[in-house]
Amino acid sequence: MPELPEVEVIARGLAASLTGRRIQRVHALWPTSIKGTASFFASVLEGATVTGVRRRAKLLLLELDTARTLAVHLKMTGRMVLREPGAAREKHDRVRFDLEDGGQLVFSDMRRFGYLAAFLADDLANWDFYKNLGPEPLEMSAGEFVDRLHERGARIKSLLLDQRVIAGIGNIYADESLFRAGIHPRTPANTVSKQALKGLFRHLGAVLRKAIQENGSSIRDYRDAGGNAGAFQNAFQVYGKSGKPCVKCGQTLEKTLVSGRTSTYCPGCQK
DNA sequence: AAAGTAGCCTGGAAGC
DNA sequence: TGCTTCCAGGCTACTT
Repeated sequence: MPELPEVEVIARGLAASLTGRRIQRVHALWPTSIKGTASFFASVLEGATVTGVRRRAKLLLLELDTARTLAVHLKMTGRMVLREPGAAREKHDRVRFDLEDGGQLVFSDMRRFGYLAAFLADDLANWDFYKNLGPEPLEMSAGEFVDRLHERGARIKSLLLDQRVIAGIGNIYADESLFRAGIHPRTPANTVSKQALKGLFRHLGAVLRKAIQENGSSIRDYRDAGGNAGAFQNAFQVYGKSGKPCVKCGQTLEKTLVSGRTSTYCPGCQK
């Protein structure tokens, strides 16, 4: 379940290993993993050279020469992996890129929630999903964060998960930052003091930065571009720990549903 | 404006 | 053992 830190780690890895390499041929092994037609996709990408790789929200963006972009959403189980020349096709491979130097870049996705989309020139900026993304939590100010939340009547966790409000946060980092800030996930945002919102912003940034430093979190499927697991899952304080004692007060952690997502929290520390 | 739900998917775990 | 059910969860679409 790659969220901001995991996608960031993957982007950095791919930037190092893929920049300067040229895509020779595209194989749409599972065409529905591609947005739009497979022929358009191939026509945009074949012959393109990777000039850089970056992240926006949970999107992986491979920047190509002559203003082309490959956007990848990994969703739950997607991976972008580099393989040696001649490597055999694996069960969940969905799209394969044969590189001019013989290597392979493969999009693998067991559950097929993820997708790839190719864009020409300004089309990326005009894509509704992209256009509507909120600011990056690691690039915005505390004041901006407070402004975007403090008048909203929705539950604080729903807003953290809403990519139009803030980009890149998923269930793990929402729960972990709310716990660290001592805020119950169901709290309406407009009932949280500005001071407490600032605290949440600080904890959110700290958790995200730490997770990037630890190579992300590996629950089930996440692997970085080199196939390595992350380590931040060892630092979880609430995510997946319902029934266990709170690290701060010892009370038993509970779970509840907030906007359809399982949310783990401490009834003692998060009022 | 906010919340609820179904749908998209597979496989591992838990329950019977 | 073998079956069924549940759960994970980002995002869209639709209804209340």
